[in-house]
Amino acid sequence: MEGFFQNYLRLYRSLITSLNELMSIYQLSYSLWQVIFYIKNYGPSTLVDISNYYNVEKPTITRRVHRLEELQFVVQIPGKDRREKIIQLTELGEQIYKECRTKITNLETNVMEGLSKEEQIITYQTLPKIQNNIMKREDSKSE
Amino acid sequence: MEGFFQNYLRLYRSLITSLNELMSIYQLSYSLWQVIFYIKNYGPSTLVDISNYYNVEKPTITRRVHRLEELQFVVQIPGKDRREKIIQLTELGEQIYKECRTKITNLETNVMEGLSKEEQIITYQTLPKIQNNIMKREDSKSE
DNA sequence: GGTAATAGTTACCTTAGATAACTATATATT
DNA sequence: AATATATAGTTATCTAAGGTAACTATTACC
Repeated sequence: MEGFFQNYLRLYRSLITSLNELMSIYQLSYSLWQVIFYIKNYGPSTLVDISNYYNVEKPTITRRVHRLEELQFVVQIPGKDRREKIIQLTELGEQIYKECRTKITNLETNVMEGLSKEEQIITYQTLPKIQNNIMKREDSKSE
Repeated sequence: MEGFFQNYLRLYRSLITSLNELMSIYQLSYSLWQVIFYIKNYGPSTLVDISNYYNVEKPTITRRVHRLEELQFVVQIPGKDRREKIIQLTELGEQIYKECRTKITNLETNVMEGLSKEEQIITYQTLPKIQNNIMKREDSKSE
């Protein structure tokens, strides 16, 4: 699959630009959206959960969460393990999620135009598999 | 295809990290590699060509090219249009391309493990189609 | 009960990219 | 031909996003 990474990376800027534009009215960027998305889909979580999921360092997520707190889209409540803080969506956060979700799903649909259902599904399923393979490689390296 | 962008974006950090690590011995990063890759595959080109291809602003490419000149992987020669500078690979650049190409192709193969040939090909072909759709949207907006 | 590990934070640094304003050349308009 | 407009590329300055290292507080492990 020579050239796959190129095809993947070439898309990046275009996509980020479109997404950021779409969400700018909510003062969100794709990076903040990732946090909201994670919490919505995996339930209230810790910073470390999110950091692992996206393969991003902890301080990066700290910053994203603080920004989301300022915007009042999330709150942090102490976990039973007193080191942990559980991040969860506020009412406002839920609402913003729904609004953004609709817009993003629209964009996703537009962007898939001209692709067969099969192509869409396979691509959708393939990306996480690739992700897993990369994660496995990284794990095996640090052992 | 709700959630497609998430699947796409989640991969990003893992992939960039792996690629940068792989190329660090050549003092390259994925962003410099993109320029080398473009020139190798589309022939000697201008800054604007590259900038359009990756949907990135001109000054960003100016910097990448200057860095590659320092590393002596590319040279710029005046075009017949005297505004243009044609960027092309040096001997050293060609050599580095080959070495990196091998390593990256290896990584690409590893990362595709467990995926059928069909899944690989479809995903490979789908990404540029999505890219086209996004570009079309952006064009139609600015009209 | 003392040592390891884990969750989260802070301060500081790097990378990558954007915008605006500019120069120099080329193209189009009249 | 003279002027206006467009294009290629650069420079300076700013912002977004993320990383590293060092730290605190708490928990888990022997």
